[in-house]
Amino acid sequence: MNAEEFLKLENQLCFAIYACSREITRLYRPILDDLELTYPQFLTLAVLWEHQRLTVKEISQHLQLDSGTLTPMLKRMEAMGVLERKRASEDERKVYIELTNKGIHLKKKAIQLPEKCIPHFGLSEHQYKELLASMQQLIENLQQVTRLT
Amino acid sequence: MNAEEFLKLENQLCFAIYACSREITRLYRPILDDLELTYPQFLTLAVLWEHQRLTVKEISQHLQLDSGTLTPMLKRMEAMGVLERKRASEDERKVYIELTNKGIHLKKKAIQLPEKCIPHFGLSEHQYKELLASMQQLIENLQQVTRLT
DNA sequence: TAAAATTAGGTTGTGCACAATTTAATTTTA
DNA sequence: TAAAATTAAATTGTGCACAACCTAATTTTA
Repeated sequence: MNAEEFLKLENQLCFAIYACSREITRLYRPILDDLELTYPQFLTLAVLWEHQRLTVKEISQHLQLDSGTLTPMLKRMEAMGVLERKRASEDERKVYIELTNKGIHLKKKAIQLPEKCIPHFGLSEHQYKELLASMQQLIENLQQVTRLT
Repeated sequence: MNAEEFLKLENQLCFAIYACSREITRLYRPILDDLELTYPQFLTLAVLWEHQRLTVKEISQHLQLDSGTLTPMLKRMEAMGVLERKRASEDERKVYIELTNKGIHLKKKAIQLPEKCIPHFGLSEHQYKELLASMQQLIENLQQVTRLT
């Protein structure tokens, strides 16, 4: 396949990934609406369900989002009462993010998200894991290029 | 894998796809900057390089973007001089989008995008096609759920 | 240890992405 | 054929996503 062919939409892996990402979000939306969360907010909670307390920087590393995206989103989530932002006393530059009880308990409801949605992917568990591994490998390959300091 | 496991970020195919999409855009950005295009603008041109003249609705179907996204973007692209918006005379509701010479000629430069970037994916042509097919199949499966009128 | 460099988070501005609504044109149907 | 329904595009408003820049705290190093 030559470069000209790669310009066609149907041959662009990048477009398929971009379109797929939005399509999954569309599938998730009714349940996210029920949780009163956006998808990036859900991801933020997912990180915090695993790690309890993280700095903004650490969340930024997990989600690959910068402070320009995170700061306003975390403020909105604080206003919603799902988490708290606490300036670290040992290093005044850092801000710790901690879940409130409301944020912790959202996990129970959030379990519906994978439960109800993943079956619609139409993939066997094996196919799911294969595809997940391929995507993670691709991310790693890309980061080697984009993250060269 | 149970629903609880699926909530972990590392097991979420959706997160991998979302992160990968942004990572590829990051890889493309230096070349897109050179073309003075954003990624969605590049996609719009890619559709028009294949189809010459399309209505907003048709572009919307190719890219799965609604008029709320397309209308302002197409206006910006018109202001940049890469395309023209023409109200159809046979049906005044429709707006045709046509490339200008500038828009047509951008294709030559744009060939660098796949040429320079796809090698960084670190995939063989076979792997590229496999992954592309998997993503397209997944999109189709998802659309059967999200597009039920 | 004072100046320089680095780091963490915040701010500002632009451009999607999408829901909800509006407007005007066209098609359907009673 | 007039009213109702549908369609195409535009508009409004919210929330990311990210570049560029700023501020203050901490670390490095001369």
